Amino acid sequence: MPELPEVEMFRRYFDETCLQQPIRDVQIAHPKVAGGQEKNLTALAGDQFIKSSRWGKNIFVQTRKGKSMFMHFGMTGYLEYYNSTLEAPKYARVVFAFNNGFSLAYVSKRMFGRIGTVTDIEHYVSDKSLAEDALIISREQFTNALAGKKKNIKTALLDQSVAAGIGNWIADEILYHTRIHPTSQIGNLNSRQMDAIYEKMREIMQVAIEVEAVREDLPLHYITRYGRKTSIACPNCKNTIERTEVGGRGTYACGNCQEVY
DNA sequence: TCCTATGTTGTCAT
DNA sequence: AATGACAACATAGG
Repeated sequence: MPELPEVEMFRRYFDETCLQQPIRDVQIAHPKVAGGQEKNLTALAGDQFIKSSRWGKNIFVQTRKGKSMFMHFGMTGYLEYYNSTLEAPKYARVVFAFNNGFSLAYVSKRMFGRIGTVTDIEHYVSDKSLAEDALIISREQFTNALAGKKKNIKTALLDQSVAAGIGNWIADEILYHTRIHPTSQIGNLNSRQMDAIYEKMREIMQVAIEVEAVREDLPLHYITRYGRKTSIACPNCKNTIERTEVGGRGTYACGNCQEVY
């Protein structure tokens, strides 16, 4: 599910609920999401989360004892803070119980997400070949990473080593607003178009965060706003938004407004 | 029943 | 070294 804006919401939610709370207990309901790190997670009992950060779709949390936890959410992950006397939410895979009587569930329905600890964030980031976060990366870093690639622009935008945090919906949204068809080859785009992609990427991320990543609250001219279950009209020309497959991902674009380069 | 899904990773072939 | 096609992961909803 989550792309950068939604993960940023998870991070803020985590900060509001879990920081500074002594951890009483850590339960692993399903070891799969811990990727062999069950002991590292249960060892967080007695510690406290003190500071969080985000890099692309990943959240990192420092603890008082100097540990670092990471969380990635896959397609169906989120966090839920709840009263410990209540039942854990469905698909809760790891549960942190705090001394204050509340618990945080790391929920992952399809178990594509991963949670664990890292010795240092830099190592994790280089291990995953993550580029700078999409809201931090400079125009030069971004366009340099794109330039020279021989793929279509949509596939490249989804590549986390180009900019960390762009997901399937935002890639489509960026290309929709720059009027570039997702199948366009990078080599056919000029520098003005590359700059436009960079600016739109930042703008869309910021707007999505402003509306707290609530899809229906996006501006009327955003195609992501309308979801993907029914046929939608292009907010610009009213033609039907086409659905195709690009790089193995469902892709939405306006064949009239977006040109193939 | 069949298809799809806001993600990532590994394999195999080019 | 890059790129692409595709499967795998696990579950629900249309």
